[in-house]
Parts: sequence; C-alpha cells; structure tokens
Amino acid sequence: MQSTPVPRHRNPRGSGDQLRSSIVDAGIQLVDETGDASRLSLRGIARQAGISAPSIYAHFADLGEVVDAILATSFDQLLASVRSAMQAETDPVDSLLAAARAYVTFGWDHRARYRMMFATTGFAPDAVATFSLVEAVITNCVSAGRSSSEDPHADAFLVWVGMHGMATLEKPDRESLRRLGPLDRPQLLERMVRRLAKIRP
Amino acid sequence: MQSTPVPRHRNPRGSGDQLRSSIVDAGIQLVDETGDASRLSLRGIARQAGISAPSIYAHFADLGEVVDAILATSFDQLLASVRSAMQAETDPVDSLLAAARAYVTFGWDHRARYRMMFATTGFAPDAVATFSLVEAVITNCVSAGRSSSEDPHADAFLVWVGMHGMATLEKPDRESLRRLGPLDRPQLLERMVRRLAKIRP
DNA sequence: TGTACATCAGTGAACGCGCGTTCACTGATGTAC
DNA sequence: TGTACATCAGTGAACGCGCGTTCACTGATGTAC
Repeated sequence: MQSTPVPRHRNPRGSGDQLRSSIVDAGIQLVDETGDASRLSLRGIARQAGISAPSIYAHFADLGEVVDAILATSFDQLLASVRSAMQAETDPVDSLLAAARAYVTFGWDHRARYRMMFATTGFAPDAVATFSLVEAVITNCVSAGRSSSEDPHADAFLVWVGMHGMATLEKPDRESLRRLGPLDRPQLLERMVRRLAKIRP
Repeated sequence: MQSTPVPRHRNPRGSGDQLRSSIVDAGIQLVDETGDASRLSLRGIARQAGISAPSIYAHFADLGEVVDAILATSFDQLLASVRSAMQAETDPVDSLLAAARAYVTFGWDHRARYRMMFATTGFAPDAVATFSLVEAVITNCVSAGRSSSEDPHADAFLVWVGMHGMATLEKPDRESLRRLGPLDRPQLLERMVRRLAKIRP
C-alpha cells in the first residue's frame, strides 16, 4: 500500500549516452584537426558537437572530465590498434615489429592527441597496458630463441621509450632535412626495435 | 652649414636590453615553475617580471615573439649543457654517455619547457645542433674502434630519438610502479645508448 | 653655469573577446489514471 | 480512449574573469645652446 506515489524512476533513456559520446568525439576531432590540444575549450567542443555549451554539464562535471574521457578513448584506440596489428602476425619478431609500427603510426597520425595523452600522465595505467603487450611479445621472442634479451622487462621498457621517442618526433623541416639527409623512418624504427629488443640477426 | 638641426640620434641606452632579457627570464621561470607552457600569457609574464603588460611591446611585437625568444634561450641552454658534459670526458664512449645524461637530465629537470621546445618545432635547426654533437661523438667512437656502427649518421639519429623518448617520459605513478617494478633509469639510459650506438661490449 | 627640451623606458585605464559556469526556461515524450 | 503531468534533453541569456592590445600619459635623463 503506497499512499504517496513512489517516484519510480522511469528511464526513457533517449539520447543520453549518445550525446555523451558525441561530445567526446567532437573533442577528439577538434584536437586532431587543430593540432593543438591546449586550445581545447568547453565552448569549442559544444560548437563542434552542434549543441549549446551548458548541455555538456548534463554529462560531465567540467572540462577536465571531458578531457579525461577523451584520453580514455584515445588510449583504447591506441591499444586496440597495437593489439590488432600484433595479432595479424604469427611470427613473434614480426609481431613485435608490427606493434612498433602501429604504435608509432598512431603518434604520427594524431600528433597533438598523442602528445596530450602523455603530457600530464606520462606513465598512467592506460599507457602501461601497451607496455605490457610489448613485454609479452618480447618474452615470446626470447622463448622462440629469436631474442637474446636477458631482461625482457627492462628491454621492453627500452623499446617502449624508443617507440615513444619516434612517435613524438616530427618530420624534419626543409632546412633540417638538408643537414640531416633523408632518413627512412620506418626502416630506422625497425632497426631501433631490433637492437633494443636484442633480436638475433 | 646646417640650418635645420639635424636630428642626431642620441642613444642614452639605458636598461633596454636588460628588460628584454628579464622578460625572457620571467617566461622561462613561469614555464618551469607552473609546469604548464600552455598557460603562458603576456600578462602573466609581465606580472612575473614586475612590469606592466604594455612594457613588453617595447621589446617584442607580440606573445609569439616572446615565446620564440624563450625557445631560443632554452635551446642554447640545452646545447651548452650537453656540450660541456661531453667536454668533461676524454674517452669517446664516456663522452657519448655524458652527453646522453646531460640531455635527458635537462628534460627531466625542465619537463614543461623541454616539451614546449619540441611541441611545435620537432626538428628545428636548434634541435639539429644537439643532434650534430651526438653524431660527432659517435663518429669518434667508431674511429677509436669502440663502436661497430656502420652508419653513424643514422645511428646518431636513433640515439637522439632514444634520448628524446627518455627525456619526455615521466616518473611512473605508484600504481604503475607496482606493475612495472623499479626501473633504474640512468642505468637503462646507458644501456639504451650503448645498444643504439653499437658500442662494443 | 643654467635652462629648455628631445628622448625614451615604462605606466594606467580602457576596449572587445572568448572563456567556464549559473540560471530559469522550453518543449517533447511517455506514463498514470 | 483522453487528459494531466512527471521526466528529461537541451537552450538562451547573463555573470565575472583573464586575456591581448591600444592609447594617451608621466617622469627621469642627458644633451644643446
């Protein structure tokens, strides 16, 4: 017997979650297109998403939370990309090299976003997930007799640092190119990974 | 015979250049202390320097020029630090390792500033100057029979990428440390450089 | 030597702008009775 | 079936703030005569 009508919460959940992810997508698009994560603003994201600025508050407490969601999604994308590249190869060395290529390609294709991911949180749990993939595949290489690493954990860290350096670097400008000469970066990446992971020649 | 007084420009140059470098110093201090280069503002720099905002316009056209001056000074500092560390060693391998330590230490000690230096200009001429030092010392190692590198130019690039990766990475947080275990970074840096520069064991 | 003045480093007030955030609201939708 | 109403996604106006930049100015200093 309920005299006072119990407020059963009806959840005619309409576009609730839809808008949330639209906001995150808009933020990602903005960072990727402007190439400048530092100019991210709540109003700018709302504009990009085609909504009014206050609408964001229904889904996020403030700009910081939107940024956190953008980072989480970006780490998911990076991890998924590396993972699927690795799984496409059966040979452990090929798998390691594919991981490195996928990782670095993400950095090159989404420069501002990649930098943003590591700007504040250098070594967050999300980043460690990728590191773990690298560690596992190097261990595989050792088991298969393809690597002479005596410390796969530390060497995975080195590979990760190297990939990170590659991912962060930009194309040389014309003047630098003149002084540096052509550098075949995919080939250099492979060379770097082979040395750091102690892959046997 | 000069009827109209020729305006000979008297140059009682007072603190002109002094203020200019005070402004740059204030900007550097601000980046280093706040750890956030994206919040650099003309008014903030003026506040830090103890002058009014419009005073900056006597020395710089706009905020962009101040930032350029900050970057130029910072590259000078990085280069000087690496150079003097190298010159303190006579053995070429020791010199290479000292260069790497000095480089990475700069990145760790001035995180936000280091990132700022490579945020927009990844591979600017100023950055290439440091690269050239590394290339020269690796060439020395090869000459001395201490490195088996067959391509010192490309290998110097790899070392540079590796140093850059190390310099950019942050300390792991507690949770990451638990999963990563302790990683002796100075020792890992040395290991990385030795492998990339093909230093003989 | 004294005095008028050009030079120049630096200031304070003001502007328009985009920002984050708040507030009261609107209008569609689905349920209760 | 019709009608009242609770729910809820989203809006428009407004606020105070720090920003970059401009403008007319101030006051010290060193030189011309």
